[in-house]
Amino acid sequence: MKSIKSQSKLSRHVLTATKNAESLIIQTLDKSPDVRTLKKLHSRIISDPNLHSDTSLAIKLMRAYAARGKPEVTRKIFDRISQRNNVICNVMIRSYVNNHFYRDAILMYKSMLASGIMSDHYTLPCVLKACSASDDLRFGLQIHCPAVKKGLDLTLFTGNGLVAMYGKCGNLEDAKRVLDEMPCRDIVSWNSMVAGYAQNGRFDEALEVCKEMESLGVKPNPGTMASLSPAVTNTSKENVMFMKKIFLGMSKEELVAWNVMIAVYANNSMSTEAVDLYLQMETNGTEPDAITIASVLPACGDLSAVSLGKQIHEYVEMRGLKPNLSIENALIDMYAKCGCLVEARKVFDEMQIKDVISWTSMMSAYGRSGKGQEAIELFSKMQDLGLAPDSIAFVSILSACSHAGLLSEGRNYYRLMTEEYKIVPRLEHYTCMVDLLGRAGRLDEAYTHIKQMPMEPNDRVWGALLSACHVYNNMDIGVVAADHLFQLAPQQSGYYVLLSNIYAKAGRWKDVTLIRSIMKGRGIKKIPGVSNVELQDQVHTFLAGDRSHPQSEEIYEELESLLGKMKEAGYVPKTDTALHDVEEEDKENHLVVHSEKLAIVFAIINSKPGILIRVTKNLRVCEDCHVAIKFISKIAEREIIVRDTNRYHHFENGICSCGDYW
DNA sequence: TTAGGGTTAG
Repeated sequence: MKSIKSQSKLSRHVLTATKNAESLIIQTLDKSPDVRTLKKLHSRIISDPNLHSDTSLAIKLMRAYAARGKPEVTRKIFDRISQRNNVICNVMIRSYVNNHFYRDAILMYKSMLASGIMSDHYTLPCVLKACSASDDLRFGLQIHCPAVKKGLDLTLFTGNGLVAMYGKCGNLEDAKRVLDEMPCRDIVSWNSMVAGYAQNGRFDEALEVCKEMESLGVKPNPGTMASLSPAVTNTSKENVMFMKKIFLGMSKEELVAWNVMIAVYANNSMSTEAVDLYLQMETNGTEPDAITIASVLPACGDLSAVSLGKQIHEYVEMRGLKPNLSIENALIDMYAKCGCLVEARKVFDEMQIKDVISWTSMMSAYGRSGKGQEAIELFSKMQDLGLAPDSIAFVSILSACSHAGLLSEGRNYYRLMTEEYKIVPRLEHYTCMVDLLGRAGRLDEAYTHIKQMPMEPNDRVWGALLSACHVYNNMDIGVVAADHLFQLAPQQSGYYVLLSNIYAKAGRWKDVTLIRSIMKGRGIKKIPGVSNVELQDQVHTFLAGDRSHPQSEEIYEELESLLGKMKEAGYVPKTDTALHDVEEEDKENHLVVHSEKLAIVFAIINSKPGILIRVTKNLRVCEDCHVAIKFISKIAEREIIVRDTNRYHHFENGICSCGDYW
């Protein structure tokens, strides 16, 4: 009797000890521990038979491993559980889905049914997610039937899953039918429908759904904005404004709302707005995350906002957001667009994992700076590593060759692409080839290349030909190219200016006047040249002939004195590129005040000797400015980087990185 | 009888 009593006392004691250990483990597991901690807990559980047989503990452990990206460990735990039920299977399926192992999720579901375990209202939403994520409409349809039989299609979560699955797979009518028949819906139901239309590029219908839900008193949330966003790239101003309206009506605590709105701006060439909103977000105290960063960096690059770009880079390091492919690729691109090749290369070299996009970004960084050889080296290294170049990688290497005048190399890459990699050339590749041949002076060949295109050439293709005609003073082909351009892009003033310059060089002033009257008749204005220069985090803007700057007088005085020194050193203004039909001296005056010259002189006055000057221009640098800046770089002893609409010129000690080839 | 759930942004 006595011994039985003490035995039960002992077992009670063991029981409470186990209970305590269990609750401690559960507490830790609920805090999403890292893999090391998880392994410790795991072995502790295995070593204790009482804990080991506890399925609810096993489930928590399974989820924790899956949350740390280890579904294979989750699976091992699952396999060791002998008494399986639907909950355990559901957790396993979910672990796969959360880690993008959709096929495994579906297989798991099948084997669950095969072993006689019933699916329930927890199983189906999850399997439906696996179907929609892997675009598996066939299996999705197979799930719909049993769902109907059990009446689950009318429940909230399964209904939402069905709407999302049909929407993602492009069966929008079925998605709408399910949504309409659902007896109770929530914001996720509506958002799923919105996402379906948006993912299939049907913005108007997505908007209709937004209006319908609003009329039923359901207010859009950040998820609605996120759902809409696939349809809001390169879209109309109205659509962007619609997004802005939703955004303004939303709580500013929501990170997703900020992220989507920034991305919408960035994806619609509204870089200034994207950057402004990012700064507002900072002021608002909302912490940016990896997605914010990946959206705002391209906008920084677009605006050549290096100092903001650098600040964001520092933030990335501080928050430990690296390694992250999207962010690192975006950093390379941002630095490249700002002309900071060294910084771009540093990010590139420090990457632990690089994909084709990383290599392509770095190659085009070199390409735009005229460093064709460096781009070629990277291309070979990428191939050596077994990474197959894709269509865009070829665009990048072809344009690098063209910017560096590497004609035969470019031809070889074109052959490699079409013959070995069997990549069908797209418009972009044709543009590159026409550009490559044209810059090398092979105008007839370039023209023949266009005539052989299997698709209709666009304005960029003809534009490449026209600018080559401009460089090589070829009026015959130039007129043909211009004819097409006036049809394809009648509002683009640049093409009229190019043709008119071709005429001007040939002294055909009557034709110049004719072009000008055509432009006038069509209401086309020449885009004024604008240059930006960054000084102490502030961007200063100059127009051609600008006298509005507070330091204007000083700038013009300095320019005058610089011009004297330049002429002494042998500078002769290249007046033949000026569009105007005026006397020589007047033409010279026109050229002197091109915006990039003003911006550079301003930077010289206001920065310490030796500081690098970075200018961004909205048009191509003209020949005269190019010569002049070479002289300035030597006389003022400054490195000057000028970014124009399609490349970089890095001037140093009287030489430009483009080797006068652009 | 307690475990487990849906949409979405680069």
